Amino acid sequence: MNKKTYHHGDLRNSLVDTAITLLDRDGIAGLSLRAVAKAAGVSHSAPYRHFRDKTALLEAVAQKGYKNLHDSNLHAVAEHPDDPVQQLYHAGRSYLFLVVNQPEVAKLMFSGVLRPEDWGQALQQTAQASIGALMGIIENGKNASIFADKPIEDLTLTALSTVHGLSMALAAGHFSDKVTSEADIEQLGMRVYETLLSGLLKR
Amino acid sequence: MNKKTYHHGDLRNSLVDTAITLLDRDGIAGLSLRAVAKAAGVSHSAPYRHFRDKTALLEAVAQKGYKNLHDSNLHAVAEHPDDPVQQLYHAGRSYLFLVVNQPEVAKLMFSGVLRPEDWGQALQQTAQASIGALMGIIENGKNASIFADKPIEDLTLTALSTVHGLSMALAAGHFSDKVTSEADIEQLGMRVYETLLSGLLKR
DNA sequence: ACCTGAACACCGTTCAAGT
DNA sequence: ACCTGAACACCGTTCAAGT
Repeated sequence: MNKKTYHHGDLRNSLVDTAITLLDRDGIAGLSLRAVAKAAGVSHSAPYRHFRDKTALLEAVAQKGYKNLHDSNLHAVAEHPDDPVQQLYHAGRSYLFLVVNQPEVAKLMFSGVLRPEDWGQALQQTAQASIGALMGIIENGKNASIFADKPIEDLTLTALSTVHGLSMALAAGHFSDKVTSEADIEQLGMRVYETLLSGLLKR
Repeated sequence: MNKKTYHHGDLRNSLVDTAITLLDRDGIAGLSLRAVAKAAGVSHSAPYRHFRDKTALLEAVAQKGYKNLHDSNLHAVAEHPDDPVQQLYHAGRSYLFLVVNQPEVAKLMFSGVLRPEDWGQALQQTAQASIGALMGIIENGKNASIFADKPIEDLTLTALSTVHGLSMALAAGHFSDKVTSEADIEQLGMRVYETLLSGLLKR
């Protein structure tokens, strides 16, 4: 909480939080480990007591993001019991806003700057859990005969790709001309979700 | 072609090509301008005669990627006249394989490491053109009464998000457990495309 | 156990100087 | 007009030394 904590006790967490702040201000390209250390009030070599290298710190940031995402997914399910369509919408909505609110963290999580095959076990598990939650939602929908009669994998992959693609495109700033406010994003999300549900082809 | 060309004449293009090679070998994080210069056979300050800074070189790489993408889109349309469903499939397929074959270039194009609001005019135009081609395909489909009776923007955005999301997730290595061969990717693309066309909900 | 400061090899960028 | 090489301020990482 206060400066005393930084110098003994919780430097690890402090470094992660500082990294997130600097990341969302300067972007992934502008983030240096030395700057994080300085902002956290320690020497440039102090972080090496807590993280193997710069990548390990970035992985810790990504993991925090995945944990938030997973919590949101669980929340979406709990808030709308027995309504897979609403569950999926709110899970997607959380995803969208997480990505839009912390685009640099999102890039770290999804853009492969950190290569998934090199991820530590903790990160891999947390990431897998959030995908698992989405799959659970769709499974519910299939069991309730709401979703199409296709392999769960196909439905999940398509839903995931759409949400992911829309979010990343927004986070990367590709629609910054069309979208500015949070209300815009909400609207965009709803329209895309509806199109995803009913399909591109005439019904 | 040969070393003589490097030292006078076409250093600019040579640097772009060298950058692409090193990029796909070392990743965006491992690429240094000095290494590109060295690999191209010039001093580390020579690139500055042709590019304002490192970002400008990376933009040139991204632009080449967008041009390839746009060419693929045009090709997809030309090869399947009067068949928007096939046009869209092949456009998506090209997108998918471009991203999978040159994942690092793709990240440069789409992941927002270069922020679109800072892009030079040439890059912005080339990028816009490839989206325009996709929109044209869907417009064709609407006119032919094949696609759903929704705003073109909704259909385009949904299709684009799905293709983009699937491609980026693959490029980032998020499905490297499920997918290995090119045939796998082709299959995956077909299944997702079919789900996108018909929607998640029962018909 | 945790942190510091010097050191090393690297980087992006600039600029006087060479051809 | 195009390229070089020294120079500067920065970076990630290591390691002996301090508390």
